[in-house]
Amino acid sequence: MSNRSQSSERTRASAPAERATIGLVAKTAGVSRATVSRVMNGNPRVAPELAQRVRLAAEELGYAPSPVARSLALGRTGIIAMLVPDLGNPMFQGVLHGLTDAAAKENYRLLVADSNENLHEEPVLATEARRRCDGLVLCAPRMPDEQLLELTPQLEPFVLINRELPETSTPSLTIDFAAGIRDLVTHLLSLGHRRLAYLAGPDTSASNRARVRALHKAAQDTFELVEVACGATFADGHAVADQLTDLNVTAVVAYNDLVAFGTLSRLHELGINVPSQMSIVGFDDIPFVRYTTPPLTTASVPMDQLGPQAWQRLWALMNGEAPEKNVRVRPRLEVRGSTGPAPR
Amino acid sequence: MSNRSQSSERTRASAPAERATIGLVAKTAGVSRATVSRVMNGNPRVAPELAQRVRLAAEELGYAPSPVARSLALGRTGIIAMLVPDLGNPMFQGVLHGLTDAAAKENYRLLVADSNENLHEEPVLATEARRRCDGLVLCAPRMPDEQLLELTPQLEPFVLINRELPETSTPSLTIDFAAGIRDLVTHLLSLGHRRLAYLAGPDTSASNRARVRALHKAAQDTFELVEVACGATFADGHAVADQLTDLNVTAVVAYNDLVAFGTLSRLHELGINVPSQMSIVGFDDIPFVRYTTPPLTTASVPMDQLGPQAWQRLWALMNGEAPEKNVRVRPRLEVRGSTGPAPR
DNA sequence: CAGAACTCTGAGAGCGGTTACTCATCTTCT
DNA sequence: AGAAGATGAGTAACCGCTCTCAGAGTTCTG
Repeated sequence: MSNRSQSSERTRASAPAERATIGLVAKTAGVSRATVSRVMNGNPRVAPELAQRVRLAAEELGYAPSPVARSLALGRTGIIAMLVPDLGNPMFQGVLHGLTDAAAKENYRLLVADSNENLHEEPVLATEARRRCDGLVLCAPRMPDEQLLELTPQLEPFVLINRELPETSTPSLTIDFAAGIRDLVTHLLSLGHRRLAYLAGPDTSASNRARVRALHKAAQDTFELVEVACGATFADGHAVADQLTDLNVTAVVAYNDLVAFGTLSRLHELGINVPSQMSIVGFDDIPFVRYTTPPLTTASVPMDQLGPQAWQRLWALMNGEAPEKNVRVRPRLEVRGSTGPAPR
Repeated sequence: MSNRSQSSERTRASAPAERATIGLVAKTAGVSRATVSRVMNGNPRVAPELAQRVRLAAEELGYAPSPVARSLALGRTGIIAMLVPDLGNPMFQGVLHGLTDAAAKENYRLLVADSNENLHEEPVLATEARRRCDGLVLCAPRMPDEQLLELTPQLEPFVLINRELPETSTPSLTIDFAAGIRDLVTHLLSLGHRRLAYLAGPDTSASNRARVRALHKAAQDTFELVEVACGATFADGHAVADQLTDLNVTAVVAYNDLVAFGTLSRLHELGINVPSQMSIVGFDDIPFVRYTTPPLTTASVPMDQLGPQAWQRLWALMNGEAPEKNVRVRPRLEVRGSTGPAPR
């Protein structure tokens, strides 16, 4: 009653077809709701003749069970969600894709929520998304540990991507940034570079900190390191390139591929040849950097592994099993055309 | 009862915290469930002292209302969904972003479903997504008209992006591909090009057909047109470029920016200079094509307008009002470095 | 042929909320 | 002081579906 009035008011002009409910189908077919439910769920212990009648009625009324009601009754939704900080970053597409496919095999669907890098909204968004489904894959590299820790009970079961949460058993899939950086640096050193610039990402970002740490460690009297504040986007990389000319460096390590690409573009505009005058490396190996001019040398993160891995763990959690242990994927050095011997 | 057994079985080992329900909060606070509900919804007609007690109990139990139950009772979810064929295409990011923001103003959240170009799954995915929320923004350029028409009753209220559906009143936001193509062609003609190749997109795609039509119409004894089957991705564009050398064309119109970018890359590898030996244009103006080498001349689609427009219409539909009339946004010619005078 | 063992189907109790109604209790006005 | 009006909280129905349980009808057994 309560809702009837509201819903009919709400749908005064729209909602051409008041949706059929299980009750209506039952009445139409002359059976009980239980039977309709059984038929709709493929329960085989229904007399074929009855089942047929129900199917007919359902068809005729255009009936389809309400997922919301179903979720409430079942206590599960058949959905998992993934929260990403920025859909614009192609990095996530690989994960999303893998996750969608892996989940699909178990008849789960994936919904994506994008926090648009809105730090403030992230906790709310995560909690809300989580409660509407059965599990969450969370990628929130900027959220402070304490906050995440506090949220943990509301988010479970969930899996972290790209960060770890100390003191908890939350499964997490991380990337070995340090190893990636080491490989890149080793590569550059072997080409004779001795003074490098690092185009730093957002300093709230855990992954940026990891890179910085690895760089400083590698630098240790092997080479000189100049850190330049930059950001995480094309535009950031593009804008920062002008500063590079004064730094007297021969190679640039960018926070990620997006930045590297922006920088590459600007260097080209400035008439600085890559790689003969300046080498540049990115990180991630997002899909199109193999097509840049020149193609970008980068640390290739096997994104396609992350999706299935995340699903496997989430699935375990949702079934009350112990998830496999955390993995830290190791990027593979992908040498392309943007790096070359240091100019004399 | 029914579920209790199932749910406790399911969560045997996980689910550390059985979620508090409204009933538990009510008992703890010594009030009725109705009162708890009122407090949680900020109903002011509750005695402050009682309200406080309820809030305390809720806090203590870590209670948060179940969105699923709430949705069922209210008959609305506070969510809209958008279905995209391929999240990997940056085209959609603009729409998504605008939609998220517009919806947020009315306290609605956006969830994204990605069909991964899986034509087969699309109808199911769309229907399912739709039924879990209050409205849908659908971008399914490849779905046949008949199928979409058939789905219409189940999807309402919804808004179409990038296509129209004849014979219905479904609001749709489209892009004037013909105008975009005309502008691009005019630009190329003014540079002296007389023999163009078109790198065709998927031929199931409505937008590809629109482009082809516009091209043929423009061609009319003004220039020669060679149509080459290609696709919609970087890789497609990259792969097709080798064929171009034999075609004796001086300019290339790509299905979209992704293809153009792939082609550009391959041409560079082949040592064919753009634009002095070959001009190339894309379509969409996705974020990074201004950073390619050379930057891509393209038809810039104002994606940021689509999100808010879509929301406005969806909102109207959801409230039983008549949505504003359809709009067809007109791309703006964005001349950059990838086009130049036709070589002699 | 009675009773056991099955099969089907329907009744009804949830799932976790919301809200129309009802009923005290407290004001306020005549 | 007594009646009408407010106000605040509780009761119970309902959202649409699932599932246990029990009863009716069948088929087997001995």
